[in-house]
Amino acid sequence: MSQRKASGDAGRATIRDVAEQAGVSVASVSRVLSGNYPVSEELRRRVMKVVGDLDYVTNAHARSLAGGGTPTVAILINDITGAAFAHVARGVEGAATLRGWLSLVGTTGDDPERELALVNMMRQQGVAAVVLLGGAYDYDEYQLRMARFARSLDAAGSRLVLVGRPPLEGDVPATTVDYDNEGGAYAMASHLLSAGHRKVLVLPGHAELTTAQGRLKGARRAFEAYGVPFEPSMVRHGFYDYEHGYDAVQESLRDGLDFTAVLAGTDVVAAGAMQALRAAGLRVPEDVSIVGYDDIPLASQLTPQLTTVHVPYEEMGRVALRAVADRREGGPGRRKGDGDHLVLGTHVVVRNSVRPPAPRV
Amino acid sequence: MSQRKASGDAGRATIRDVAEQAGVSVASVSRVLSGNYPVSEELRRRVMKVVGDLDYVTNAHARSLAGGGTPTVAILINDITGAAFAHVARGVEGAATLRGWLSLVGTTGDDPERELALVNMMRQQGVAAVVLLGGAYDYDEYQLRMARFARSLDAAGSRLVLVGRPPLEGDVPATTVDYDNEGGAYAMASHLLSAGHRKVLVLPGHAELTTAQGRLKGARRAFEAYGVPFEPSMVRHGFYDYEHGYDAVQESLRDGLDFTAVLAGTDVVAAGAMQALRAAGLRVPEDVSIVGYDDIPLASQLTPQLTTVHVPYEEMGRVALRAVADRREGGPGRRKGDGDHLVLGTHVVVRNSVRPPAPRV
DNA sequence: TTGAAAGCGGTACCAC
DNA sequence: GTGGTACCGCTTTCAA
Repeated sequence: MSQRKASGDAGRATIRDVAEQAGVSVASVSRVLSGNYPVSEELRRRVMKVVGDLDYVTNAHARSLAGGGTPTVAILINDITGAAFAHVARGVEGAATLRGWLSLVGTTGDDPERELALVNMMRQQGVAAVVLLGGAYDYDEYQLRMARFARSLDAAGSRLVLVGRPPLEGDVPATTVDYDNEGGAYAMASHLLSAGHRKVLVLPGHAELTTAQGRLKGARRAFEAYGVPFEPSMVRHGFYDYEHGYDAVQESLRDGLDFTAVLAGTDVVAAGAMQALRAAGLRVPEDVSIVGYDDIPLASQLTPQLTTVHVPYEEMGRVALRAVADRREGGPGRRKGDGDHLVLGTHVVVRNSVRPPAPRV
Repeated sequence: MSQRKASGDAGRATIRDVAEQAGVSVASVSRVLSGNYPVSEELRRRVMKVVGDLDYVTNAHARSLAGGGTPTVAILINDITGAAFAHVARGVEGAATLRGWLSLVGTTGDDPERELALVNMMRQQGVAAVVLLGGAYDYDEYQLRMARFARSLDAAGSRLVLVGRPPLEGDVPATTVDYDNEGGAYAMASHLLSAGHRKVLVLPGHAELTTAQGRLKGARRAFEAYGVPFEPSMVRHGFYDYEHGYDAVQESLRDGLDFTAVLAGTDVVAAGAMQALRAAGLRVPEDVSIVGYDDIPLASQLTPQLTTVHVPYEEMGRVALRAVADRREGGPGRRKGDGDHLVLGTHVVVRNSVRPPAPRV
């Protein structure tokens, strides 16, 4: 019996096993496998034969320790079941795969502790980039926290990428991929206003959430542009979920609020709102118009199909990955700050959930 | 100038940097950090201080090479944007995180090539388990392919886990976490039949897909139990997506098919069917009843809310992870084959999309 | 309790 | 073109 594991033994075969069985040196095996070095056809054949027989794959850990290694991108997300973020993740993952990169996914569940733990875990993995997805709560410490992440990652040769939230202030080593959130809201609200709506219930989302802030701001600007007073009493904050949409409409109705349209912060909120309207015997869009935001598949699957703001989520994911990949390739001509803040456009998708308000009787 | 990087230099700090700056040996640093070995309070303090100053994290690759290392589970999925699978992924990820495991996610896009590449990539990473999510296409080579994956992974000390598909035949080293697919379909169809429906349009999904096969089989059994003839002409196959639901209903209507209910293969298909019915001026459930399968959030967000079969997706994910974790802990008392095939229950969730058929005029 | 040193599985530089 | 070998950063005996 040999001291080292014989073929068929437990544990993975190593490059040494392959070398031995092929009667060549480990260096040669390495060369054949990396393919970035000239080797004789004969040697290649011999090695590949054994690789096949042993079903050998190189140890990624050893490889990255020694220098090489597959770049990996980590995607950190609050909740993996969110449709919008799922699309960003798909964009990142797709682009990563295309380049032979690997992707890790971690969910934070809105817990700062877990977020920190995950960032550190990713740092341990030596990932090329950490992508943080989704709007952020704009607390005071937020900027500091992110700046710390950014520097920490940067020091380890990694890159922090913020997707779907505003860029960090000051000279922080991070990349931001954003979309025209406020502009989309402005356009969406304008659409409603130009259809003649004047009394609209606004459900922008949580007041502390950056995305909600932007959407609210855009809406307000549109109202100003149309010379329509913006009633604070017509604004209801809450989570970006179905329940919030439902509850907000139900309560507004109960409170006797007078509105002919609902401007929802997300498509899911719009879905909830729609359900509540129906439950109250109101028709959409005959009695009340509704618009959403995000343009996730749900929007076109509702009845009536939802008029909403299209956000290029998947594209954002791809762009984010391309940004870090490019910077990593680090071609000449890159200057500090180049492509550190990318913002994609949004646009209104008109479907069937808006009608001019019914004439007042 | 020292030869090694001074603090603040590029690249991550290493355990040696920490040791040096703390004036202790690397072994001591390692001990302090792993915490699984007695060290003096003084030493711990010194080390932790420097760790903080340098913002040091251990190199996960080096660690796993040397023996330790965080167990990692890889989740391979067709399309990350599918709601059902997202829930499984969440279950796996959550349970993994709970145990300090890491999770990798890869998407195959239904491409066997990519699937193979990913499995190998995960093997390189030395993952503890590879979880394959979702129904599979039941081609001839499928069993062989999976068996090969299973053995390959097994030889590398990893485990193949199949979630949401039938177990592999023969003595293959894999774990399967399944749900009572056929039973759910049986119950769902029975619900329709007992409400008086006799002419039902069945949209089970792709004929080659294992989940579709099970659902169709369950439905057929229910029809037999009720002594109702099962008309092949009332079955339309297709993808598990909204479009298929829409098109199938639209075509059936156009073909003059006579039905009072739709038994959809998934909630998403049901949503499409519902939309098509409406577009044709039919009311749900007054004119036509509809039921789905999966019980994803969409089901309760549709109007009317969808009666459907609840599948414990998230639970399946948790169970899958627990299964591999347990086997890894490998307590005594485990016997070969123990817990290699787990099947969870399903049940009908009654909501508002079913009514007895309208009396024939 | 702490330190020295032998690996873990590859890569890549240096000879031949 | 191919082989020998010094690392990569960490864990874990083995001694002291």
